Amino acid sequence: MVDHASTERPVVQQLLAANLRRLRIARHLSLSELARGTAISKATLSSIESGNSNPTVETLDALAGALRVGLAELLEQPPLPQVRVQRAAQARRQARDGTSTRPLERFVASAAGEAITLTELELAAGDRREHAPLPPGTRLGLFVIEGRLIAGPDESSTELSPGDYITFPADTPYVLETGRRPARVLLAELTS
Amino acid sequence: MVDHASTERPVVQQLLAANLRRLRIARHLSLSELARGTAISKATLSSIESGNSNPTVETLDALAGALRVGLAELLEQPPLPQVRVQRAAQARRQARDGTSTRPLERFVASAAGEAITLTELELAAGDRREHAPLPPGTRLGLFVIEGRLIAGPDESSTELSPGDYITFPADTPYVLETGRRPARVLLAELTS
DNA sequence: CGGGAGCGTTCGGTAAACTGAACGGTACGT
DNA sequence: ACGTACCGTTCAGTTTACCGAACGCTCCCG
Repeated sequence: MVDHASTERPVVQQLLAANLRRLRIARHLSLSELARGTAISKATLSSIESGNSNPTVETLDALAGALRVGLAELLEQPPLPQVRVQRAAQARRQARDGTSTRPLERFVASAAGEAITLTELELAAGDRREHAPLPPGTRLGLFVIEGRLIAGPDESSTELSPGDYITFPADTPYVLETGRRPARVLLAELTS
Repeated sequence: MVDHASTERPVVQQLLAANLRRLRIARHLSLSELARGTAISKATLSSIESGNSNPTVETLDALAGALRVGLAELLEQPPLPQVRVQRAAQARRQARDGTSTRPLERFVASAAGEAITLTELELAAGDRREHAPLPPGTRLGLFVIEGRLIAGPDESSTELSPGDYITFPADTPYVLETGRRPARVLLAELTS
């Protein structure tokens, strides 16, 4: 037997539960606040988020409205964040005048309030940090200079070695974790 | 007062009702057949289609599964069918060797079972025909040679004069209607 | 002209979605 | 330490979504 407690809830409810929690957290809303904003009781919301309820269209619609998303965002599998890894071994280096340059990412900063921020981070050994989501549209780029490191969106985090570069959307929770040794990384924050 | 019978049903339910009916009809399913295929009672389906019910996610999911669509197709406003009209007055004609050619539509018939069929139709005067949906992906093109004519998807039908050309998706119900005089049209059926 | 088969709608009864209130747990200011 | 304020969960009661069965209807075949 797998579980004796509940009677095996359908997939769509699990999906809804995960989506709801994710969207709510991303908006810094407590379950109680959301309840107030939607005229849905805390009890119902709690039940839905735990995957133990089978809400009606009306409830779903109220939720989608309060979270400012379409109904599809609540009910369908969110597309996996596009993660692209460029390994150090496969890097194209350009040596010139005694210096070696390596192109990583180019962002065209056109009309609107787009911005690029570069920061060098020194991370202590054995450190794991869950980071809160950044504003929608924000991406992060990480270049590992020294040490090892696990980084990426919560479910898609990847182990990185010196020279590796990873970029991922940072408007969902993400993690930065070091191993036995400290790490130095170059961090690029790309605000759209 | 607006209506004394029922207590003003929410928009999303009306939308669902319309979508469900449209999708069911397009698949040539009776309400009873759909009930059999989904393990949902006729009563419930009837209630939903009339906009008087507030179904649960589980019910919606079963429906979407049986109709082979995503949940979004059930719950969200369907995009208006893309209708493009090229008026006779604005037509680009190519005269050559005494004959005038006018490019209307070019379909690349590549790999799969794509096909193009051209038919000349003679329509009697004062004739209105509701046509059943053709297989999914099928489009129709109509070139009016002589007479006037109202044609297009049910909600987007347009009045056409000689020389006008219209093309629209024909996997939803569409109409062909003539006025006081008979009409000659060139019909192109584009099966994807 | 029956009558049988299909349709979509209407009607009580039951299971369950939703509610409001109470609960235990954590964080913070006095 | 204690009270306060908030969090998310749990529980009994009410509302209602869903079901099965009956209904009226149209169509078609004997």
